[in-house]
Amino acid sequence: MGRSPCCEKAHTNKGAWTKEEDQRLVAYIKAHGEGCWRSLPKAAGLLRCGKSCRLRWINYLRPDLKRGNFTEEEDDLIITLHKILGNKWSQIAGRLPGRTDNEIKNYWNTHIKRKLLSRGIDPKTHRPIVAATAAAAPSCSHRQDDDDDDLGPSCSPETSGPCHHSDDDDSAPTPHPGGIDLNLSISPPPREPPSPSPLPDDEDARRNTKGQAARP
DNA sequence: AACACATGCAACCGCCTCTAT
DNA sequence: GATAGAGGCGGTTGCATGTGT
Repeated sequence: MGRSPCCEKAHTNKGAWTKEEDQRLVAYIKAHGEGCWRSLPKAAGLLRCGKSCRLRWINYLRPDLKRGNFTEEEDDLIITLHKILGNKWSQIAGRLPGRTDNEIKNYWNTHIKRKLLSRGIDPKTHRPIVAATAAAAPSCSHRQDDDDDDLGPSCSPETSGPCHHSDDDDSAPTPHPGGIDLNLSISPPPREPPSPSPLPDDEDARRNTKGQAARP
């Protein structure tokens, strides 16, 4: 069905959020809670798209966010969950309290992928690269983003038959030996109701540098 | 010091799903 | 059952910063 744009693009700001916008958003949600995102910007006096407000809130302003480096345990958990769920970042995020899907997605793409590759593991199939490439030769892997850094030939969508992405993704979850609770029946993770609080401490630092202040 | 390239993160885009009418 | 609106998600892009030459 044809969809109208989610907002009047001509009258909305785009790009990095300013401190004032953040404050307005936080103040509004603090007072009214998360309600209708579409009408929120207007009600809060923001020249932003509702989606943009939602994203900003979920990814940065929510008080229960845990910011900072991922721990080894979190790394392992992400890898394990990705093996089972595939790129279901929101579901993965649901099992990592304080982490957002966007954060995990970025972390996966920038760190974990590389980490797995350096271990000789295909980040998509979670199989050893040698075996994966050998096995994949005729049939598999629509790995569009094997990106660049990937080794081994991968098939192109037009040349391959059915994709056998293995265990993960769409087939039944395989039990994981890690001792982690991987009962993945999809139920929304327990997320405490937001108890709105002032902006995160490092918010100032992050702002205006487009978030780079978190760098080491 | 200046430049080019690499990296990492915030934010946007477009599609899908769910729900109300 | 069909349609429209809103929320949600995953993929992708833009750009500031770091690093190497």
